[in-house]
Amino acid sequence: MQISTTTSPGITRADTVFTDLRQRIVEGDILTGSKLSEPELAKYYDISRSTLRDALSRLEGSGLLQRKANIGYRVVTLSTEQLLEIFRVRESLEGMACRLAAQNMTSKQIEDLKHLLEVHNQYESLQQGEAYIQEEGDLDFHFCIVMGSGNKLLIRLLCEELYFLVRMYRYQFGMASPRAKRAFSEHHHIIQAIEDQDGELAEILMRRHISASRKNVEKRMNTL
Amino acid sequence: MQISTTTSPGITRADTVFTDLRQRIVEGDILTGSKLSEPELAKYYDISRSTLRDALSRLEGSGLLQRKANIGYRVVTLSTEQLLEIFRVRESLEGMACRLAAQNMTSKQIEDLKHLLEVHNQYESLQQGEAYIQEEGDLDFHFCIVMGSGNKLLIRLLCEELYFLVRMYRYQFGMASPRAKRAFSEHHHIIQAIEDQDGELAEILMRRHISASRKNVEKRMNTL
DNA sequence: CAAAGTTTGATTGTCGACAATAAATAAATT
DNA sequence: AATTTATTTATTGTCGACAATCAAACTTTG
Repeated sequence: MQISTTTSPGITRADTVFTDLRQRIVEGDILTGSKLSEPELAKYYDISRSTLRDALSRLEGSGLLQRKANIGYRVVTLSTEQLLEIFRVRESLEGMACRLAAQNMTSKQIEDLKHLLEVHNQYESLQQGEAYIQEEGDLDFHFCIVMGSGNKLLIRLLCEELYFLVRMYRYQFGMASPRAKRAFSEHHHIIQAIEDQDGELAEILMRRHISASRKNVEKRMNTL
Repeated sequence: MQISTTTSPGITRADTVFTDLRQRIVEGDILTGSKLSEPELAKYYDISRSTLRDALSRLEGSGLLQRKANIGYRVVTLSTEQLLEIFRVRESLEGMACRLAAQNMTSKQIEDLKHLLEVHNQYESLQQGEAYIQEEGDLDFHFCIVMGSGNKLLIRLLCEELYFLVRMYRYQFGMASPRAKRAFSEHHHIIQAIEDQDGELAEILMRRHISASRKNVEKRMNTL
């Protein structure tokens, strides 16, 4: 694969490969648990191993790859237990983010969030089966709220690390959940609490929302 | 500076430099906000730029360095607002960790934790002025509890990222706090709750403990 | 035949050099 | 003289090659 040769300002080859690899890993194009061959990948992107390793090390920092000295990089393996760990951490962090969002979000940000929800609702109404878009839209919603919290650390931990892992799990385990309608309703209530600047309620609703998702996952685990 | 030339198994040169640089950054030997010159550092450690960059990219993943394309790495700058952000995130994550610890810690782990607290208490009794050790010991305490939670994600986020940032702040801003005696007492109560397997109380106490530390920081900020 | 040891092959770790970009200095123009 | 433009210098990005380590195939030995 040829990386775009047009010299974009401030965007390095390693940046491009990093983003592309991240997408391929998240979407399951590169399988979980599989080992990455540096010579092979470098040849694929037509770059040197140096710049490839630059991209790989950043993917490790994002939690998508694991590295062992003298052995190499592997895509992180997804255990159900680790997925539940992520949900529990999200419950804690996003509850906090939602409380902060209720205090800090501007009216314009809230309007954008409402608009996002409306678009997702239309999608869901139109094409009933496409839970795919709904699930991706769910993360968009959470993404906006975390951004609205204004807490840079939360933004880094959630938007730049955990959310990619969550998306990875969804692609891996399939994402057709029966929670679409209910999730939409929950999102609506959360926005209302944010608009009312009721941080306490916003936190509770968000925690409950994520907790319900976790239980939904647990239920489906047991049936397997 | 010469890196140890004895070929340790599974430990690469980049590993050694990574650990050493991390310590130098945390302890303020390399100033916050300062730019890192790759040629200079490579010469200092007597290694090539490639292995140095390997170490630097990992430090970026730890949140200690920031990188801009074509410009280079800088040590992260510490604003008081960001420090407070860390405390708020810790309050959330460590509260959760403490609740899990109350459910999961083995009796041996609890004994070790008690022993740790006893040692710290003796240090404090003996040398009154050495708040230095007390503060480092405080993080040891928190470290043990997070490890005892058994949640690998929490361990990664707290023990491998945030705690190094916290230590960095303490070195930077000085760490002589008047909370030594009170903190010891709070630690004692937290252990008791863990031993009683009272997760709910353990979480509340831990959150209160960290919240008090944060307020202590805020108070000292205002006096500056 | 099984298990230990050896050899071969491939992969990662490390290196130094060149190319592309940014920073600093010098020159030129208004 | 101040600002803009050119030129020079230094730093980062990228490359290919060699050394060290690991994995696998083969041989040897009990």
